[in-house]
Amino acid sequence: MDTQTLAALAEPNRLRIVELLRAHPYTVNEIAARLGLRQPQASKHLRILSDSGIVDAVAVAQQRIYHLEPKPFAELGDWAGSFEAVWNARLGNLDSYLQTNKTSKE
Amino acid sequence: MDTQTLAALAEPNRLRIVELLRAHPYTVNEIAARLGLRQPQASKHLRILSDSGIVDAVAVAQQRIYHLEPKPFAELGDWAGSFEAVWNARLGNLDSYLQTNKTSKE
DNA sequence: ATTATATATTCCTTGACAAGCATATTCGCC
DNA sequence: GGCGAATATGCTTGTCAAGGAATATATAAT
Repeated sequence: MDTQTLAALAEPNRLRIVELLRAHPYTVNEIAARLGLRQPQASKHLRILSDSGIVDAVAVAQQRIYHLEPKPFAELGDWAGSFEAVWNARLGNLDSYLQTNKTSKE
Repeated sequence: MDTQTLAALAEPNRLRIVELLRAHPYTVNEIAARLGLRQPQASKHLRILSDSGIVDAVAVAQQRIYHLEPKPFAELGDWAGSFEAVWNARLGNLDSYLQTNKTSKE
């Protein structure tokens, strides 16, 4: 997992943008209006989301219609899902860990 | 999705801690040593991971053995997975969006 | 009790980042 | 070509978070 994607999503207003775009694509002004942001901040947040591949834009006239990109979400889902294996592999693993390190100090 | 979890994971060293703990639980000093961190920063990062529920500790003597907690990863996975529905629902949705807003200005 | 070990907390400094505001850029339209 | 609408960028400022070093707390051992 890369921290860039996580950092992009970790900012509250950006996360709100993502949740908004889940409905369907929106222009910058619409996003700004709906979320109560000023246009420049909306653009800046979209820039960051765009840089991390979470979002992309289609230009129509002088408007830019932003939409979500599947890949980052798939990667995030895969990564989070990969931890399922951890819980399975570790039933009473703490005990074995304690056992192992009780004598040896490696 | 809450930004606290995302922010906790967005920090590089904390993400490294998470990846390390995937193998099995570790004490603070072990984490610090393996990742080349100083003990205080390790403790601080673990505090933040702990506050967001990503990690928890079992006290054994004066050691604290940290391990991953399933819930945040499950939530993250569910959230990321919930976007699958978006791609399905939106085949050529951009077109319909353009169509809709071509005349109406709401 | 004293000392040693493991971990947590505090204070300080510094760097990153978001908001606010002004301005630049891009493109359609007349 | 100039004008207006939509979007992007630059600059400044305030805030917050991370690293460093010292220190506090807890627990064990002697």
